[in-house]
Amino acid sequence: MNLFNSFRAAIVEAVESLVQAGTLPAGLPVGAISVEPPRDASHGDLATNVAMVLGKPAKLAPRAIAEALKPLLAALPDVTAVEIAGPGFINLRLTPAFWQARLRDVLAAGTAYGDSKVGGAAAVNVEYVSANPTGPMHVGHCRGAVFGDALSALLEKAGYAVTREYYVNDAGAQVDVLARSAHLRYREALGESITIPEGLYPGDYLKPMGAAIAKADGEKWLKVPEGEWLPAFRRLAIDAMMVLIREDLAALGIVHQVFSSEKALHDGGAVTAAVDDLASRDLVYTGVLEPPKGKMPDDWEPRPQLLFRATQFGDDIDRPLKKSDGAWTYFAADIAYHWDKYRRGFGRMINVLGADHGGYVKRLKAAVQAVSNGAASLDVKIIQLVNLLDGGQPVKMSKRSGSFVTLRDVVDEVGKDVVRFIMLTRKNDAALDFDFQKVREQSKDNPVFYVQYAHARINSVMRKAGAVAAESLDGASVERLDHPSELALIRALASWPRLVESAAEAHEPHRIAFYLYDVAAEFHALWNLGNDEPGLRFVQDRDPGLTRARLALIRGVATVIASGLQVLGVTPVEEM
RNA sequence: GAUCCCGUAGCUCAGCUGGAUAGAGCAGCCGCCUUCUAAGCGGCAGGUCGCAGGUUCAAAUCCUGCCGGGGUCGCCA
Repeated sequence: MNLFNSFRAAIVEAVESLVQAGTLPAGLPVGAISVEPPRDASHGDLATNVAMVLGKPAKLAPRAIAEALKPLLAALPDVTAVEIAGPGFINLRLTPAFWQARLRDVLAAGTAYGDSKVGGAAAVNVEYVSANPTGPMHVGHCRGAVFGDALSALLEKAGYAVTREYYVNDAGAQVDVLARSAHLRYREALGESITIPEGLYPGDYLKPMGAAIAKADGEKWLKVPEGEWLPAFRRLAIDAMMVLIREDLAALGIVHQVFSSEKALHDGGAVTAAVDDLASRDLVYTGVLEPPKGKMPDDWEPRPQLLFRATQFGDDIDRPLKKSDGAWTYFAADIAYHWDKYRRGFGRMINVLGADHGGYVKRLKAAVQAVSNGAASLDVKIIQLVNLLDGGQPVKMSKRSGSFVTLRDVVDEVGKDVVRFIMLTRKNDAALDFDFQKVREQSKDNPVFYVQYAHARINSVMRKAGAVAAESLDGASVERLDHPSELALIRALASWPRLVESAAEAHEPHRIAFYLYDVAAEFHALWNLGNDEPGLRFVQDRDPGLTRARLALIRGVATVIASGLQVLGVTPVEEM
């Protein structure tokens, strides 16, 4: 439990004892009581809204409640002062010893500091990337990949049992396009000169695949009709693409535990089973849809078709399950996919999707509601676009010619750590600028380097301190860390567990990047105090005890930074 | 037309699921290297939180309606 929640529990207890004493009426709602760090540090260490929240239900003035609580809160361990402020805030001040003890917590836990049990080991499925296996990954996929991976790590840190999953769209027309494109490259590898017709994939990445098949199978697929080679090329091409994609992901440090196949859902009867299941609960019917609004498709004609009652679950229209040729729609397979996830034991699902899937969210949520009878939850995180820039100028990409900026290009250019960190410096639903020039810069403009620099600087001090740092810091006299800036830094470290919990609950890994930046800034500030006042430098040659205490402090900073970077999947650097 | 996202300092963005006097970084101005890494730090200046209502003890935050910018709309995947 984070320290704010511990105090919250103590405050709720105090309220209950006032109820016992008859000062407050029984049956008060305590759910809205919060304990937070005050925005303004001069207000103290903790602030609670308890008196204001209870004012109305208790039919008492907030300040009167606050006055009644004051002696009880003042008697709590570690509390040095209780102040009532503004409309009824209660501000608590804590002893330096309390904060110094938190530093010991950090050192004792190491990078496990911040690990939480709020998740209760609940199973969460995070589906991310799920790029169509028709080519290498490009930068557009990158942000979602990093986001999903960091979110997974964050949820794990918060105590959830996370499964990282990739949904492979290996069914449908695009796979035929891929297979035909691959066959063309195969013919090319056997000496034919080819032209790539409109509608097939022109990218060079298919050349090695064609060559490999030519080498393995010779002219086996050259003279037979398409009906014979197509199934084989479908499988070969998908497999090869998935190898490529896994390599791309590995370059970013991303490994999925589960790859689910759309085709397998069809072949294994899951689609039929899922739709039957819905039909048995009257969630499927045959009806006629209104024509789509906006731009009217040329070939629209109203006709009866199999529909899912998505409107019962908040969607705008009911959604088709079968195409005119009798095949299942993509959405039907998606229903089956989530039906399958639920049956695999996932009561919590998170889908990380690209910006172009915004219109898909309602029907997905409807599907999850339907297949789980309302028991499962789905959160869909839409990842907005990344604008690739170089010195403020847009980087040109042409998807048609097959020459787009690949994920691998970017990782090779600036490195995995930079890509990952930058991708998390904006919340997922806002667009993000990725400027190569800025990202290569080693300055404060570049948040990655700023945070890394703090970590490296700490290591530099440790090296400088030599023998003192070599000894264990466990027994350091942390009570000597009594400067306001030192205590402020400890407070920042001590808020890490709370941040982990709130970021995990909100599914917002970007908060970690911002937090680390703040911690780094606070450390750099303390460092510079030592420039003006030599007595505040970490290493004090004439006072090994004080040196050890301060080294303990900055080791704590390095530990929390490392702990946060670990969640983001970024390697802390020791030296710069 | 429907739907989703965005609108906060000149620029790029945070704002801890409703709290107190709205915060950073760039850019501008003024300072700090005989120093544990100046790859850094301190200070000044900069705001009708798009607009208008509503809910609340309390709204940048929640609700409604507008105004701007962007995405999406299909029997595609």
